[in-house]
Amino acid sequence: MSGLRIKHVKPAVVAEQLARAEALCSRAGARLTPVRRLVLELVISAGRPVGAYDLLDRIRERGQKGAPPTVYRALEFLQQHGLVHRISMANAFVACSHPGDDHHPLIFVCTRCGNAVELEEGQVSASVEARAEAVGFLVPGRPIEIAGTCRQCREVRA
Amino acid sequence: MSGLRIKHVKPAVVAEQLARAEALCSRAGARLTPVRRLVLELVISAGRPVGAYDLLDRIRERGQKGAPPTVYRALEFLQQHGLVHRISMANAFVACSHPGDDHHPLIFVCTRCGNAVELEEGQVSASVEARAEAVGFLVPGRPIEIAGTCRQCREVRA
DNA sequence: GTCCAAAAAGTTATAATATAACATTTCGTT
DNA sequence: AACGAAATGTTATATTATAACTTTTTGGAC
Repeated sequence: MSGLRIKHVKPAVVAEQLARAEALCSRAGARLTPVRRLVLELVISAGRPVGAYDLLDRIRERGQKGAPPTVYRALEFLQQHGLVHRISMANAFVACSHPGDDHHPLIFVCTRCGNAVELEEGQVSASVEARAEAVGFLVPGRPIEIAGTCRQCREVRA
Repeated sequence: MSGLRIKHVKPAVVAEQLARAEALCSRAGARLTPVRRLVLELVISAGRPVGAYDLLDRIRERGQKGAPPTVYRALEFLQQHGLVHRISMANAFVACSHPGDDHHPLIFVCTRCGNAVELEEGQVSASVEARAEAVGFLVPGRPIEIAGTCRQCREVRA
């Protein structure tokens, strides 16, 4: 899970997303503390799903202390506040692209390069919920992960 | 991940599913060797998602030798032949309920009890594929995992 | 301001999941 | 029987995640 190509996310974009996160947390009465903010910044900057231990490395590169619980706790907080999604298929975490919206995200994950694209979604969730009901399940608005291959990876192989 | 309530799957049902698996493998020219068959039997018997190390324990309970690779290799084979699904959300494996059908399964996973229900599906997959195409993704017919709560767990809490 | 309780973060250790790498055995074919 | 390929055995280790406990920080009561 090392050696990720970092998609260079522009500092201005990162700053904007962080500001948005600050606002959301503030409104929710949640504390976006320095560690949490740092982890969020790193996830946003990555521009793609990153593993917890990659984040830990980056924290240390910045001269900050850190241990696994540091990262996992921050990630848990960020997930609870809808700022980060966990992609269980990849044991990785990615910044939510529509934080604050009460949404039903669909996350396409490329099984070759690991990149992910998040889509705000209604149609799929609606039919999923209908099917769920039929078997007695109640589904919260959690992100749905879809494995696939992105165009770029398909073209490279072709 | 220990202390699972084993859903008592009837021996006759297990035998039937194993026979079906034999037939499928035979037709595909794949070898359902003793280890693979044993692992499949254990997964089927569990009647619910089980972890690799749980399977390993059960193998040993039967007096067979085994190490993690034994189980993971068998599971990989079984997945490739559509006999078992991996539920990444739970780091667990479950027997496919419609093996052989070229299908697009939807797997509802209860986040409280860990049970799962698999649904043969067309509607959802179709809309997922449409959305995928829009962002350049090509999705194979892989199972889609949906987190939720089953009726029983909801009633217990209520 | 100071004291307190609660929340967060630090710290150490370890659990749980998964794979790498290489040796050995088994299987089907010749 | 002899060979090569596939499968399995074996040992070690990588990777991901959490438990348990201590210390620090924070926000509010007084």
